[in-house]
Amino acid sequence: MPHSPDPAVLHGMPLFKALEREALADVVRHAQTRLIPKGTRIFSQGDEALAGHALIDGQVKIVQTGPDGQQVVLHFLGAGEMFGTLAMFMGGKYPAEALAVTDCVEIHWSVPTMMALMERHPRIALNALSILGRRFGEVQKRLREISTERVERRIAHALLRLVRQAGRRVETGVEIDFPLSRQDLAEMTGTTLHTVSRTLSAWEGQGIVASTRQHVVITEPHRLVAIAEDLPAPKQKD
Amino acid sequence: MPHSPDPAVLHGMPLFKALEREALADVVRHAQTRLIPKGTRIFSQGDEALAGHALIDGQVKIVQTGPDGQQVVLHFLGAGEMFGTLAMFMGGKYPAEALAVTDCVEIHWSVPTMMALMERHPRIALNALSILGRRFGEVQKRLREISTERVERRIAHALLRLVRQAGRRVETGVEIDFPLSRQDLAEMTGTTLHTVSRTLSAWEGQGIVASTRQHVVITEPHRLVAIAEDLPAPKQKD
DNA sequence: ATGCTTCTTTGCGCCGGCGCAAACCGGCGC
DNA sequence: GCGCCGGTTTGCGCCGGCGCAAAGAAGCAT
Repeated sequence: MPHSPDPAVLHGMPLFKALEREALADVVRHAQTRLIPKGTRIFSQGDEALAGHALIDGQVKIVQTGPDGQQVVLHFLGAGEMFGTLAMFMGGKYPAEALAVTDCVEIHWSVPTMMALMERHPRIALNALSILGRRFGEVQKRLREISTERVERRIAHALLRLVRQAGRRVETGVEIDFPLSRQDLAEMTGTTLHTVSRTLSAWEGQGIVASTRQHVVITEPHRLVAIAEDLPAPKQKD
Repeated sequence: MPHSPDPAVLHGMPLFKALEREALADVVRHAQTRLIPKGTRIFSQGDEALAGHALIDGQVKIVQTGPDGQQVVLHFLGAGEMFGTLAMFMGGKYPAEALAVTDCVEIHWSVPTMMALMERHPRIALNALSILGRRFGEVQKRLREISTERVERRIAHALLRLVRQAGRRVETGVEIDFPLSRQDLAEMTGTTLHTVSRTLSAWEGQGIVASTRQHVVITEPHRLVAIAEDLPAPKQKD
């Protein structure tokens, strides 16, 4: 059954950064914990937004679906990140759906609770603005990328972004630490799984990446960066 | 020289909605007004973010430039809207540049001032979240559009968006109420001015729009909606 | 008017990337 | 083991839209 989470966990989260002990206790008191098995849809696009969510453990992907069923992967997120929080400011409906790609632990607050918390502790609202602002900038950057860059570079960017978010060092390079299909990559970069597959195959032939089903390891990150940034000489060492 | 603006103007702005008289006075006391001639660059991408801005009158476009000079028009905004506000939450640098497309009147606050205001009046922070949330949703929607839809539909969407923001009824239809070049449209939709030109010409031939240089009138909005939404039958009447 | 600049239109050729379709591969249940 | 299913690869043909280039128009300045 749901119970209050450890305050220490919250304190590490950007949303609750720099809160006094007392405020933090207030936040904890109103939180609800939930275990979410892999594959669960945490919420659906268009649902009435019920709460702000914070991921304690696991990974979640945020997918938006268009009128004709075309999907776009908007975001992958990991432990410590918030999601669905902005929905309560956007007409009260989730603008996308959240899927647990691994087993997850999340805490959430009801909308009125969160609102009240923010009124009581302005710091939280400011933190939220800070987070949202950063995310906003990222989305804008992606918008520029997708409207001005070719597919290959977009895929490179997407992979690098994922590495930054969920990269884990392994002996052969950096691995993206959750199931990631060609289709997912296609939906993040506005292309098709065919093209993604072809591109990865090409890179694999050049020893830049190594991929199996749902799984990608970047063996030569610097060369991927070179592709993403369109550098002339893919240096061997830096 | 700069002076304090009329409180009534502020009260109509989403950021200061539902503020008590006293709080509003506080806000006004710290605001600075500025006149900006058409064509001025209000701030540049990468500049240290100095202030939150609010447009009292005129129109502004927000443009992001990529490493190789490729540009994207992120937003057009009109009287009553805020801009550059999120920059202070994004590492303190403007993520894009703001250009006055008409003569403008703006008010602004320094970053510390605005921060202090938000601490003192949480309502402002909540309003900011609300605005930012809405904008965020729009950008996400645009991201989906641009990655899944073909050029023609993207242009249609862009025009409709502009009509919503700056549409003015005229006898022949709805006019977009500021200078808008083919190049601008191209940069909003991730295509080239050539393609935009061709598309508009085609629509002009069908009597859907009428355009001159820097100026577009939509004569048959419903048919444009039909294109944007990919409806089968472009009904003549609804 | 006369030119100059800026924006726009249009033709033409090419190519990146999509769409379809078929084969392949690895894992899982039976 | 065997077959099935979901993910992946690859070939092939086509086409939307880009790029180049050149020629209009519409303002603006002199």
